Amino acid sequence: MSKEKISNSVIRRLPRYYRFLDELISKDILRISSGELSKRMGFTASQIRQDFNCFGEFGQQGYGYNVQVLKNEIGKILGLENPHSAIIIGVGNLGRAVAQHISFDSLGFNLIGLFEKKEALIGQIVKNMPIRSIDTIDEFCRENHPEVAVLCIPKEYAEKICNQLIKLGIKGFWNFSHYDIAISHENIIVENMHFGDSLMTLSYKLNNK
Amino acid sequence: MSKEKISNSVIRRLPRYYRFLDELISKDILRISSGELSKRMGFTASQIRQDFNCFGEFGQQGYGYNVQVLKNEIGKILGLENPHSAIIIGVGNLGRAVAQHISFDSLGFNLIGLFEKKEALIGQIVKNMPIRSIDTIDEFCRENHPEVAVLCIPKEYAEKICNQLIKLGIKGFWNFSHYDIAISHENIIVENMHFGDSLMTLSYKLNNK
DNA sequence: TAGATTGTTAATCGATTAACAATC
DNA sequence: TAGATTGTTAATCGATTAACAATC
Repeated sequence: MSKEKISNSVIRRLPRYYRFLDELISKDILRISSGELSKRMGFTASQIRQDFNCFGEFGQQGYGYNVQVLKNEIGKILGLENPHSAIIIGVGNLGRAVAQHISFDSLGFNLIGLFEKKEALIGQIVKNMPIRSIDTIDEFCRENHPEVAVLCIPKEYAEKICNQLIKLGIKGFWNFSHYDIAISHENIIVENMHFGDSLMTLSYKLNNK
Repeated sequence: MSKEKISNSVIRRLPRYYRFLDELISKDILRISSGELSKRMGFTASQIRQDFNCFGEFGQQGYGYNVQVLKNEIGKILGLENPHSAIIIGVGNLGRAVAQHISFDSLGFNLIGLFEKKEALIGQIVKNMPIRSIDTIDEFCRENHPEVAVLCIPKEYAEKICNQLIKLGIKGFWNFSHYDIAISHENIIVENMHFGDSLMTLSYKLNNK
């Protein structure tokens, strides 16, 4: 968008920079060089400079980078200050933990609804919001136009709900289910959180140090 | 290990193959070609064959791959059948959801303990196990030698606990905290589940379709 | 056998690293 | 000014894709 197509590898590093710069700020560090960042973050200085220069010139020769400025710039690149509205589908253990544990606000999102199938949970208050019946999702979407759905439901329900949500105008998914959305829907944006994949990877690494 | 050093990109794809093959089995599909896998999974056929051939020759010319055999082989590569013992540190919303939601057994792990600081939670039963006081961790580790710790605690506690656990013989971390373990400890294996990073990435993608 | 599909080598593409002139 | 460090180009490295002979 900004200039050329930004590679996926770069994009994946942006949140780490952002997080790290935030830490530096809390330690009252005002400036940092790519060399110092390299030492502390484990990327090469070259790579760090390349990454930043995809988006503009944020540094100053002989000085380095102003931490606050750099953090703000990366925040802007990530789009954190124009938040997207999100709803959670499935408020079991996982959905509830996500709702309560994640600070959507500071990560570029605005959590506006919780939906659940199980009767017993409907009406409960989580994060100052009532858990709504999944049966009311059509109406809710038509009124509130959420952009993103956080999928915290088992795989067997995921496909159907996905299709329904896409018809209702959902543009992106934060996918905790084991259903692979991306393959069936080209234009929809999906970010997967596959716990199982991560755990299997850990298993592999433990066996092959 | 097997032959050469396997690249990280390959390793990351292994769980997806494993998961997908498992689905095929549940659909009673007995054989599949790399071409067909390609269509369904979105990798190229070439890449799929390259990936498998890092570990051996699992296919048969003119036939393709036997789904069950292939799944078993990948399971073996991932090390799923010699499970590693794991403990969860922090049984708040997130730790509890992980304990209840993840089937450690089928992913190469054996969950043997839950630890928590907050008095009120200690003694509660989750997944047929009592939540133990974090103060008893030394004793527990000396007796049971867990290999892996699942870190479900806030960043501010993570560093201290990490160092303690490493001294107690923990070899790997499944890290849900925002503390970056890898940098400070060279020989320890870390698999990160950074929710925030993932969500920021989603934000970026939504803004830059 | 003929057709299909693998295993594997070679070609291409992209990402990372190195180097250095520009400049604060 | 001298030293430091960026921005950027060129070199290297690695991963993906294409091609095809081997073979079931």
